[in-house]
Amino acid sequence: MEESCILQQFAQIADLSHDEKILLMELEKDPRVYEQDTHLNANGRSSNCFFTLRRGWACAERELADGQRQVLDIFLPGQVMGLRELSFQRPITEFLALTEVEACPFPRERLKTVIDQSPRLARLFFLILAREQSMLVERIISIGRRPAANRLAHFILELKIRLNEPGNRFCLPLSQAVIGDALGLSAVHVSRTLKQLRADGLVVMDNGSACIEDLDGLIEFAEFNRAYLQPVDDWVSQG
Amino acid sequence: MEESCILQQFAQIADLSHDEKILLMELEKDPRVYEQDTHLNANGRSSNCFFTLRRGWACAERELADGQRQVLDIFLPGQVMGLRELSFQRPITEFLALTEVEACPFPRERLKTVIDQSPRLARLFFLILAREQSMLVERIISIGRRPAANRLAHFILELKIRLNEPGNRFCLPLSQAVIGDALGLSAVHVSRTLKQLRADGLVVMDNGSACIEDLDGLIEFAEFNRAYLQPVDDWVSQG
DNA sequence: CGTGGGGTTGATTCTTATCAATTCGGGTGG
DNA sequence: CCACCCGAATTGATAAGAATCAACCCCACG
Repeated sequence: MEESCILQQFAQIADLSHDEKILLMELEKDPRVYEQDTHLNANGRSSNCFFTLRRGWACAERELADGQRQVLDIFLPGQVMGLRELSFQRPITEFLALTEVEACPFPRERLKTVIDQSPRLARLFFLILAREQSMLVERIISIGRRPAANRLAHFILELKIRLNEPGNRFCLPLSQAVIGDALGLSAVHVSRTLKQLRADGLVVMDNGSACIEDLDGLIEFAEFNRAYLQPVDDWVSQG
Repeated sequence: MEESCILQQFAQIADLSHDEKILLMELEKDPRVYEQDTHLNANGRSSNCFFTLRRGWACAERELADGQRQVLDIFLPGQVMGLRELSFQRPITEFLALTEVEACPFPRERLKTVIDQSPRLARLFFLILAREQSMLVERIISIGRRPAANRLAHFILELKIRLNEPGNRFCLPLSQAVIGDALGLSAVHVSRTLKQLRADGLVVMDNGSACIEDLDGLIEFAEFNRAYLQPVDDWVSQG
């Protein structure tokens, strides 16, 4: 049962009962593989679906009429994609596979079932949505008020913390174009800004991975406060 | 019972049973008045609280170390403020009264009760959180990828739709400084950009109210799609 | 009558975008 | 094995958009 990816993720937040695990595993029983650079919700059929992400990186994005693009979320394995879309008939954003991806689409009725059958899981999903909101808020602050270098530093730190792996070096399979579209910058300016961060001895990024040279310096430079990523409280405690 | 402000708001989305109304009214039984330009969560005591907003306008904001500010949400009467903060011990953003405000603080345990006692209200709150997320997403797109004039047009349209009042003219008690801090612009540039929108015959703004001169033109100019504000679906239908 | 906050306008500077050319590295086919 | 190609990254030159600084107006308010 423990090979389930979202179960692992959820278990980090709350201890789950057997019944709760069963409910959650229902969300992850239709795994499919999507190759890099394809849209998960391209065909109309799955427009009414959420996805659980088992392997690989994905993002939510929106294309504007003039061809520009804004990347809204970066999804890591164990996350549920599309929760915010539950209220719309047709999706407002598209999901793009940033690497090869394994994901499980599930209909939104299933989430209804989960919420109705377990108040505690309802609260857990509420928490997840709130955490996603907090990430969006930090992005607004970054894009709205921070210069490119600080913005980039903040973005890299967020991913570093979310990945939750030891060590300075971590895998970061994002092209500079994707990073730019996430941060409201041009790809060219991302390149220049990374050069600057490198020169300042803060981070080095090269072909698909990042190495943080000075964590404390980077945190201070980015004005990064990890509190928004770590919901630790009694909201989903047992009982 | 119907004098309750959030009840009116929620009833627009779903038909509520008697018991559900009782549960919701629990959230609104401690009205307080906050004068303009004061923070609702200034004192540590209410840092663990949500608020229901009964009268006036408020916003959520974040101050940066260098004195800059980012405004994150604009709250209108009938909204619940602070939902996304439920997972943090101390608030990540502050609530500011933009006009004189009447609001009801309530402890987050009360929301837990609501969710645990009514799966349907749980889904309703989930919907509200998802809608808030959608607004944040549109802001990210605006700030990240749209030039100032289009950004401003989008912002004004969003408020126009959210206010849900007939007519072209509506009350908009926001200083240009607040608008700028919401859109990642300087107050000076907001002034210039409003002048441009006026010259183009799209919107006129003067002391506290806005008048939309060309709604269709504005919608096209802003690339505005109101779908994200109107969750119409079976998610919270009866039963 | 002063006073102060919000708004307007002009001049200048700074940040970032855009355009264009070049390099680098990985994959493909001959 | 090498020539080729392509996408991504880098670098330089220029332009556009918005910030900043400063002066001024307007009006509500004491």
